[in-house]
Amino acid sequence: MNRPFVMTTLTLHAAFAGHVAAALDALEAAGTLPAGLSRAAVTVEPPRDVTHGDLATNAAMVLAKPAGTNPRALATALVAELEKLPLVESAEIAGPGFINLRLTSAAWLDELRAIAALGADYGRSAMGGGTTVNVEYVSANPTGPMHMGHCRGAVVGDALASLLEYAGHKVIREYYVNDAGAQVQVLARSAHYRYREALGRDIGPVPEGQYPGDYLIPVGQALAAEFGDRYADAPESEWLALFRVKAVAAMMDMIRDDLALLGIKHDLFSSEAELQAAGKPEEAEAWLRSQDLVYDGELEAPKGKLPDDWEPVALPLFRSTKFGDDQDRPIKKSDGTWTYFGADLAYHFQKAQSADALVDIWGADHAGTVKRIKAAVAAMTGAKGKPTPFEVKLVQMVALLRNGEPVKMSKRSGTFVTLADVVREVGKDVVRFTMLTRKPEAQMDFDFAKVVEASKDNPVFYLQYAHARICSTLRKAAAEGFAPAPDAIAELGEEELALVKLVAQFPRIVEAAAAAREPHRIAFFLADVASAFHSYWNLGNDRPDKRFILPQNGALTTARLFLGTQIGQVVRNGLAVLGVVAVEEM
RNA sequence: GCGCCCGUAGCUCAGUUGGAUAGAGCACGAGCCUUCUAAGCUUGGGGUCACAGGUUCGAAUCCUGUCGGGCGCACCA
Repeated sequence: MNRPFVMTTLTLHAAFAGHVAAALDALEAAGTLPAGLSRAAVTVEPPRDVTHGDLATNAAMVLAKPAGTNPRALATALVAELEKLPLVESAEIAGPGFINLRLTSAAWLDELRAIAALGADYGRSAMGGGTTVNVEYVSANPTGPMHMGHCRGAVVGDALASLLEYAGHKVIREYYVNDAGAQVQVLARSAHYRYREALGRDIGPVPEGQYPGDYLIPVGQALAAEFGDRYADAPESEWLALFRVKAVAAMMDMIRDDLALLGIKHDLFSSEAELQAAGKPEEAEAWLRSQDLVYDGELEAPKGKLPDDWEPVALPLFRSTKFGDDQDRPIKKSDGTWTYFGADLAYHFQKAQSADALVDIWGADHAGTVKRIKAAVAAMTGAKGKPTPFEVKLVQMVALLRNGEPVKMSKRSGTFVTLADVVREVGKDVVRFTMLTRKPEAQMDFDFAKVVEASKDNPVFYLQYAHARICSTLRKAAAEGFAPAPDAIAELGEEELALVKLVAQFPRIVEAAAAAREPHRIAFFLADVASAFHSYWNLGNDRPDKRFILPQNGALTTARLFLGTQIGQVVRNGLAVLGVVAVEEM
C-alpha cells in the first residue's frame, strides 16, 4: 500500500533536532561559532539515564574542536539560546559538555495530543523520501511446502518491508522462484512418479533421490486428470519440461497458501526460468565481457578438503576479486548452462532497474555467497556513477523445541515441521512476534510451550495483555459514562508523563529501526511500553488515586483514559508494522 | 587453511550506529498482593562487556591481533 502524500506533523524529537540546529545558526550569526562547520556528528537524543533530563545534545562537544574553542564555552552560549525556547524548562551543562534539556509538561502534553490527531499515522515517517526499496525474501525452492527453516526469514523480511513503507519508502516485496535448476527436474520426475501412481500403475517405492512427500500425490492426480495416460510410458524428453512447469506452479500455489497463513503477500514473483528464456544472463555476460569483468579462465580448486572428483576446468569467470571476493566465480557450467550465480547476477541487475536500493534476506547457510553477489551488483550497477545500495541480511536458524526438548526432524524420511503446522498450533501473531524478539543474526530457540505461555515471561502475551487491558478499561469506563478526552490532561502527574515520554519515542524508534533495517527494535520497544504500562496499572493496586477510573473525579478520569487510548494507539501502530494484530480482549 | 557471524550478570538476551554510573527478564534473597478485569507487584545482591593493544574529549560499540563457539568454503541451490 503506497501512500505518496502522507500528512506528517513534526514529532517532538524531530522538532528539537531543528531547534538545536536553529540555536547553532544563531550562534553563527552572532559570531560565537564559525560558519560552515559540519554538524553531521551532532545528535539530539533522549539520554539513557532519565535523571539527566528529557533530551541531550552533544553539539558543544563535537563542535568545540573544529570551532577552536572549548566545550564548556560553547555549551554556555548554546544553553543561553536553548533556554529561550518556550517548551524548554531548563537547559544545563553536564558531564564532559553535554547539554541536558528538560521540557515543560506542556511539550509532552502537546505530543500526547499529536498521537490522537495522527492516529494510525503517528510514527509514520517521511525519512525514506519516497525512494523505492526492493526487499527479496523467502525465495524458497518450489519443491515442497514451506517448513520452519523458511519461517524466520519470511517474517523478518515481511516486517522489514512494512517498516520501510512506514518510514517513507516505496517497497517492492519480491520472491525469486528458482525454477530452472536441477532440483526442479527432480521435482518433475517426482511428480511423474505420482502421476503414474494416480493412473494405477505398479510403481514400487519412491526412487532414491526423488522427493518422497505426500504433498505430491494431488499433483500426480491433477496431471492424470489432465493428460490421461499419454505420458505414462513416454520417454522423459516428452514430459519433463511440461511436468516441471505444472509441478512448480502447484508448489508455488502451496507456498503462497503457506505464506498467507503468516499474513505474507509478495508483490512480485520473479521466475529464474523466464529470466533465462528472456536472455538476461546472456545480456549481462556480454556487457561484463565488454568491461573485461568476465573472462575465460581456470576455476580455482575449492578451499579446504578437495572433492575426489575434482579436476581443473576452464569456465567463464566473473572478476569478483576486483570487488573484494576471495576468488573469481563461474557464471556458466561446463555443459554451457548457467550457474545459479550466473542467473542470480542477471536477476539482481534486473531488480536494480526498478529500485533505488536492494535488500536480500537470506538464510545464514548462504553466507559464503554474499561477497560474490555484492560484487556483481557493484559491478553491474556502478558503471555509470554510484552503485545501487545493496544489503544482504543473514537470518540465523531457529531451533524448534517442545518443553525444552529438541523437536526431531529428518530430511531423509521427509518428516520436517511445516510452517503450516506451527501456525495452526500457536497462531500467526505468536509466530510473527516471537521471530522478531531477537536480532536476526543471532540464533534462537522456538519452544512451542513457551511461546503460548500466559505469563510475564512471554513477551507476546505480555504485550497483547497490555493492549487488551487498555481496551477493557475503556469499555468499562464507557459503561460508567466516561469517555477519553484531552480537556483535563494538564492534571496528569509525573507517572503519567513518564508514560507519555516513553511512547513519544516511537517515531524515532521507527526511523532508527528502518535505517538499520532492524524490525526487531520495534518489538523490543513495544515490550518496554507494555512493561511500563503494566507497572503504572499496578500502582493502582496500592494507590486507588492512581487508577484509571475515578468515580469522584470525572475530569481526571477522562484525561487518564485519553492517555490510555494513546498508549494503545502506539502499541497498535507498532504491532501493525510487525504484522501482528492487537487483541482487544483475551 | 580461508571467509562470514557471534562472545555482555548464574541463564536467555537488549544496548538508541562513538556518549554520561552498561540495562531487562528468568533464577536467587526479602517484603507485599485475594485485584478499577485477570494470569502478579515492589525491592536487594549479582559485571575485568572473552583477552591484549590502538584510534579520541569519550569505546561494549570502530581498527589490529589472540582465544573460544557456530556456519560456510561446487560447475550444488
